[in-house]
Amino acid sequence: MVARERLSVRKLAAGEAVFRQGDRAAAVYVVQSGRIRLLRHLEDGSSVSVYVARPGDSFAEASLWAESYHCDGLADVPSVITAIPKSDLLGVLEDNPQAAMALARILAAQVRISRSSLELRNIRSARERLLAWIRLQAEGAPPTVVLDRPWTQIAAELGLTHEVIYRTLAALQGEGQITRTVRGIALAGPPITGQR
Amino acid sequence: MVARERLSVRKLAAGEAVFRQGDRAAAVYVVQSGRIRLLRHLEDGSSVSVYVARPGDSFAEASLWAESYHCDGLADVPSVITAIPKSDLLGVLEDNPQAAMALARILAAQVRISRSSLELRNIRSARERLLAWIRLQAEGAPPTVVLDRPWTQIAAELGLTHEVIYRTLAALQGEGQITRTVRGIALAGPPITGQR
DNA sequence: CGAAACGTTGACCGTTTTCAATTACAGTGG
DNA sequence: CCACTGTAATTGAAAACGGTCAACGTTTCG
Repeated sequence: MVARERLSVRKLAAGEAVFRQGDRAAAVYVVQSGRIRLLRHLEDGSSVSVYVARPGDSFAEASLWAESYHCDGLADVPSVITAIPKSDLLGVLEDNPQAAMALARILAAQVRISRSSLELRNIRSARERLLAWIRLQAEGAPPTVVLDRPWTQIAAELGLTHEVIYRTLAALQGEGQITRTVRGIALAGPPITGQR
Repeated sequence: MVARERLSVRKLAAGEAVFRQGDRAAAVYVVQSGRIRLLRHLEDGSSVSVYVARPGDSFAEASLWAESYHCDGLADVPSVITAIPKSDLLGVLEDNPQAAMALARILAAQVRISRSSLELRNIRSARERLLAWIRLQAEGAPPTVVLDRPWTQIAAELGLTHEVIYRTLAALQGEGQITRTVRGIALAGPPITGQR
């Protein structure tokens, strides 16, 4: 592992930059709190948001292999991040095949997660999308989801407005598809019929 | 490296499958020529295009740690690919940190691609979404996109119907935001003014 | 040469977004 | 312990936008 004392913590005000497109790539970051937006600038002056890192997300991993950052990293809101110096991380990876493999594995998992979010987004109907999300999150019998953050946030992740979420939730409950509890929901839908 | 004789080459006709969702994961692939599209199927019969591998790109790396493929691999056009047996590759990665690093690098790139698709999907408006996509793809001055596949396919990747794409394209052109050429588009509009 | 797939455009319909208003809370400082 | 403030949860009504269906010209490719 990278020694604890090599990590540094940075606090950013809303609108402050972690780094700018073109800066020498020096570290990989992890968001502790707040929100960091990666922005790519075009020759004509316009810009596109390329990724939004939320608490727990890492960002600028690609800088490990790049000379300089290829986008801006801006704090949308007041944020706290941890910086892992690039050279330290590279050092560990180079003489520890286990570590490199572990990293590859983590990245592969991220690819899968990210792709499955994409899959969810491809479901047009709000109703089906929400249902699919619940099914993905649900665990146990009966399948239950424990909510650890406000619906309002989940709505955004699903690419829907919170209003639709509430409405849909109400509808699903009305149909008896789900049951809502204090901080969770349980699937009550028709079990998958017999064998074959 | 994996011994040359362990690699096998496969030629695929347009539309042919490299593997199907659920098949036992046996190899990682590299595209020599053509184009391979990874497609994930949903229960309702619809599907999402999850990644497009072009010459030089590898695909199905995640299968290294998975029992079976979680999506279809289809040749869009006649293609030639090399298959690297999973076990051989794992062997190399375990005692060659360089190789493991290289893999991590590739995966990091894929994470970036996937995240950026997700970011695109977060844009509600068809108009803004398409514009953002164009900006992402565009290169040079003036920023230009060269199309290598039908709009109909791009539409699906953007999560829009082709009709909307055509309409929006027409609208954007009418406003002078873009200029359409034979197999490409150029950004011509005034840049979006402010930051944030 | 003919069948598919692609490109394009119009009209209409339905779902989601938007805007708005209200209630329920959780945290905060007096 | 209680107003005070901001976020979350809800629900309604109307507008907007994208989906769907349809029809037709064009290009591609076997």
